Parts: sequence; C-alpha cells; structure tokens
Amino acid sequence: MPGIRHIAEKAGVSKTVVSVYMNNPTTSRASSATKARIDAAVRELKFRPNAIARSLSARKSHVVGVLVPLNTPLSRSLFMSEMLSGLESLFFQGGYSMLFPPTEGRNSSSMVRNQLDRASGYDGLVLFGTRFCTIDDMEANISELSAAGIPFVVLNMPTLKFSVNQVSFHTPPSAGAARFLLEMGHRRILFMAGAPRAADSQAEVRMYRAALKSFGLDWDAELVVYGNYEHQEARAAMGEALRRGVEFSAVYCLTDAMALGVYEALAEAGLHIPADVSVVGKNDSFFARFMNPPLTTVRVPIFEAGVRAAEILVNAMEKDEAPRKVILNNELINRLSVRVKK
Amino acid sequence: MPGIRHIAEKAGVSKTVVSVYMNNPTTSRASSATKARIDAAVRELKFRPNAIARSLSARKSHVVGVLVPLNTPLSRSLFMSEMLSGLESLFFQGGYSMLFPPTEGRNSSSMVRNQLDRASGYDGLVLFGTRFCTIDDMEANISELSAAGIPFVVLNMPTLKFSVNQVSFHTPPSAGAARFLLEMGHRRILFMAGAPRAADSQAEVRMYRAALKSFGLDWDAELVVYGNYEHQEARAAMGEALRRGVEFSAVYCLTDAMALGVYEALAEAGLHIPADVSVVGKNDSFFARFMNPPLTTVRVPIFEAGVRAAEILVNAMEKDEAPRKVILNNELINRLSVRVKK
DNA sequence: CTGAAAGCGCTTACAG
DNA sequence: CTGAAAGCGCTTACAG
Repeated sequence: MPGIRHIAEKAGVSKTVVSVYMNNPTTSRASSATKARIDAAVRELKFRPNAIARSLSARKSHVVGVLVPLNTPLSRSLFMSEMLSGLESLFFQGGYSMLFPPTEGRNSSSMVRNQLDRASGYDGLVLFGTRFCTIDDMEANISELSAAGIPFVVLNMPTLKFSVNQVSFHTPPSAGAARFLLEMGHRRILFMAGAPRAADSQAEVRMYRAALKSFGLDWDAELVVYGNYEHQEARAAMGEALRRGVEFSAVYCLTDAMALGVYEALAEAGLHIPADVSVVGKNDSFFARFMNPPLTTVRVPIFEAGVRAAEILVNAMEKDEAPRKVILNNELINRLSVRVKK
Repeated sequence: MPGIRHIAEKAGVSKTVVSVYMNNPTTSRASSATKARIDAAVRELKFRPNAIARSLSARKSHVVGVLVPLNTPLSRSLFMSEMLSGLESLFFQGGYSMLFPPTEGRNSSSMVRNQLDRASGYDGLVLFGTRFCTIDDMEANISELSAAGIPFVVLNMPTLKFSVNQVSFHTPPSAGAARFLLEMGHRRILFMAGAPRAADSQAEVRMYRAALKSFGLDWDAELVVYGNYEHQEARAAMGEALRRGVEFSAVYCLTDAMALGVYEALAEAGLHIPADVSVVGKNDSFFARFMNPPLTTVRVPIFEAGVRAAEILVNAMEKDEAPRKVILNNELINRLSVRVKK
C-alpha cells in the first residue's frame, strides 16, 4: 500500500503539494508540470489516500454512525428499512457515509454504549429507539450520547422533553385508528399491540385508552393482546383470544404484518372481514393493498422521518444549529377492511 | 473532547499505561491502584477513545466497507435487505462495523471508484453486483478493487472466472423454473425479465433459451418482456403483452414483486391463475405465500449468501486465506400458482 | 509495574 | 508556486 510519501518521492515534490492537489485538482498551488508528475506517480503506484488517516488529520470524517439497539437484522424489518432508506437518501446526497456498529450487549443500554465506543470520533450519530427499549433505556441512551459531545439526532422514540434533535410522529397512531373505529360505531375494539414492556406499545395503549374514555367507554384489559409485531405471533395471539371467547367487532394492529396474522386467524375461525370483524393496520406496508380485503391502515411517514432526521443532523454537524424537534403527521388510508358497525 | 493525554495527566500516569489498560482491563501492566486512578479520570472526564485514531494507529479498524453501485435506497429492495441482513448477522457477531459509502457517480464504475475512495484504509470490502451493472462494469469494478490491495468478497454477480472471493448461485433460477414449467406441459412460457442490459437478466434469458432448446423448442423473442424488477412496471409490461396478443400458458418472473404485477394484469384481463395461466416467481419473498393464489417461486438462499460472503471475508482479513468461491443451490417452492397444462 | 519515543498516513498553518 | 514542521489521538515496540 503506497502512501502519500511514496507519491511525493516519486514525483519529486513535497507531501504538502501532493495533499493539496489531491484535495483540490484545480488548485493554483501546484504548477501544471507538478500536477502531471503527481498524476503519473498516482497512476503508477495506484495510490488512493487512506480515508482513516484523512479523517483523523482533517478532523472531519464525513461519516455518521447509526446506533440501533436491536439484536435482530435491521433490514428484516420493513419499518426499519424504510426509515434507513430515508436517512440514506439524504446522507448520501450530502456526501456522508453511514456506519453501523455491531450490536453487542445484553440490553439496549450496554448495546448503545458499545456502539458509541465504535463510532466515537465520527462526525455525527443517529440514535434509534426500538422495541427492545423501555422509556428508561431511551433516556439513559440519550444522556450517554449527550455526554459524548458528538452531534446527534433521535429517531423512533416518543416525543421527549429533552432539548435534543428529534423527529417523531404527532399522535400515536392508535388514537386515530381507535377514534375512527369508534366513529364507525364499533365499541369493542381488540388492540393487537407489540410487547408489554416496549415503549411504543405502552404509549399506544395509553392513547387507545384515552380514545375510549373520550367516547365514555370503559377500559377492558381483556381487549389488549400482544403479537410481538410479527405475523406468526399475532396469528397465535388472535387465535388464543378467539378461543378465550373475547368479544369484539374490530381489531387494531400495531403493524401491518400483525394484521396479516389476524386475517389468517379470523379466516380459520370462519369470520369474514369486514362483514364480521373490521381490521385496521399500521404503517401502510407495501403489501397492505394486496391483502384480501385490502387493509385499511394508518400511514406514518417513515421515509420522510428518516430524511428529516438526516437533514437536522447535517445542519447540526455543519452549522451546529440549536436542537430541533420535528413532529410529523399520520394519515388513515381507508381501504376495504373496515365497515360501519350496525 | 478529552483525549488519552488528559486522562494520563489527570491520573498521573503515562499515556502508554492508559492505552494498555483500556484495551485490556485485566492487564498486569498496571497496578490496581493505577487502574483505579485511571478509572476515576475516565469517569470524570467522560473519556471515550477516538475510534478513528485507534484504527489508524493499530492498523486495524474492525470496519468493512459495503460497496453497492445502486442509486436507489438499498433497503427498499427486499432482495438487498435480505442479503445485507446475512452480512450483518455475521459481521456483527465477529465485531465488525459495516460502512456504506455514498453512491456518487454517473455509472456503476465511477460509483464504485468513489465508494472505494471513501472506504480505503478499512479492513475489508464487500462488492455487490446490481441491476445497474453490465458484465463489463462488474469486471472493471473487480479489477479496481484488486488494485486497491484490500481483502474483498464479491456478491450478487454471475459466477466469474477471476480468482477472487465470491459467493454466487448455482444455476440461474430461470433454468429450474423453465424446466419445471416445461415438465408440467407448458410450451409457451412468457419470461418477465428485469432490464435488457442488466447482467442478471441477460444470464437468465440465456438459461431460459437453453432450457427451451433442451426440450426441442424454438425460441420466440416475443416471449421475453421486461418489468424492471418492480411491481408496477411488470404490471404494465404484462398488460401490454396481453394487448399485443402474445400467446402463453405460463409466466416466469425474475422477482416476486413482478409476479404481483402479473397477477393484477392477468386479473384485469379476466384470466385466472392457475386455471388459465400458471405463474412462477423468484426469491420466495415473504409475501409470496400470502398472494392469491399462493405463489410458486424459486427460493434462492439470499440470507445465507450474505452469511457465507461475510465468513469468507472475515477469514481473508484475519487469516488471509486464498480466494474462495462458494456456489449455493436454489430450490423451487411449489405452491398453488402452477398447474399441469393439458 | 511504568514511561519516553516513534509512528500510523494524512492535513494544515506558516514561511518563503 | 513550494516545502519543513507540527499535529490529529491513539498504539506499540523497547528499555528499564
């Protein structure tokens, strides 16, 4: 591996000139004759400046670390993929690489700490909340990052009081979905949540209860069920609720994948959608429209959230702006899986 | 941002000891009293060693660069996501971070060159072939990487002669799918390929022709159609073929997403699957089983390919082993979208 | 058990 | 237009 020193020697110039020229081919700090000699040496030795050395020396890496405390492959989740795509599109456009440190650690906080160790020194960070984080975890992670003194933005967490860069969603979707179903006349709405301890599920359950209350309805613990965000587990949870004899005329699912499982469990029980049971999903995953019947779902602007977060971080890194919060709106996509309850 | 120097000063020891201790807490090269003083200083100053400086100094970054010449968000493609998940699971386990350099450049080769610039100095590279690469592009990219002198592995390209680390798939899937349909009695098989200039599509078309030939059938250019790998475009391409009056009793699609579009176009034309037309997809994407009817598809072990590629690269980086090639097998998942042609 | 010194491969004032 | 020198924040022989 040739270094800048070899180029300098071969071209008979100083490292300074080589460096300046390579970083700015149109510089006037090198004569065209010098440039030609450098070019020749570079070509001959197949020189490529070491990005790590550059980063250290220039105190600018053009790399952002993405910290996701999740011990399951990132891209396996449609939600994650979509958000990462948003980040990617803006970071790449701005010339930033994305660095994903390994996910070591028994819990979300030790995982984030390890990831931070691996990303320290880079230009900025994106910190994700995930289903493996409790609210306490999230707060601990944020204070860890704050102490590190690197610009960062927080994504996929409930809207927080802290004065940090953050992108979040306006109303937890369950409020909108529950209200919609209530307005359609449903009174017994089964809520297929994710995991009991996950921050998002807890927040959603809270919103769901509030929606019921605003309609003067009682809260029935039996109506909350957990499908762990996934298709198969939601199917099982739904099947079990059915066997227990829980009564309901509508189901709201915290992910479209779980709605898929609900569809199956309902079909097995001989129930029709929406004739017997109405179903609402969340995320408007691309397959939602292909379900049978097409799924009514709450679209959260996931990709846009990624884009906005990246924008905020780039501004923080390049113009060190003050912390900003962006809150995006949800939208109910009404397809064919809900009907008025008579 | 405190540095190791500040810790050394505060603890009243040399940088050497601090470094040695931080890299190996159980070292005997520091007394327990010294360790305690270092701990205190680290805690007080919230010190975290700079990962970039570490990488440069130790000549080991524990970072692999992933070069994907594709100007569309990576995670938007189910195929990519799955392969990246495979890489991720093994790299993370081995303690490696993954670095994704931005995708700048007008064509696949300038893109890879730019990405290489951004990843030079790191421990290893994964080079992807994509639908934006011709065979020539791929070869150019490989020789560029070879010259860089960094261990690398090649993924998602046809099996190559070059002596480089590579993971690929045994028979291009079309051969298996076409043969299967032929054995089921179909004689006019529409082939929904990706893009005319893409390496994978070209290889697949070649295999498809070979399969026809081995059944003594003539090749009819009319039977190859391009849906650009995506749902909507495949739907349009299928619709057009139908309007042109092309005759066929079966369709093989190079992605399941395109099969989705084919289902729709066929339904619009009043054609039933598999009664009127049989359909085979590729990849066994998770939604394939939820399609109506469930899609018969060729499963290529995408995740496993990622895992194997990562294994090979880790070995190349850590034990610099000789180049290895791994070729994985495909499998036809027979569901309900194909039936015997009478 | 401890430290001074050289070095990783670049960039960046600074002086000419 | 050009170069010598210091420095980025660490690690690693080496000597004691």
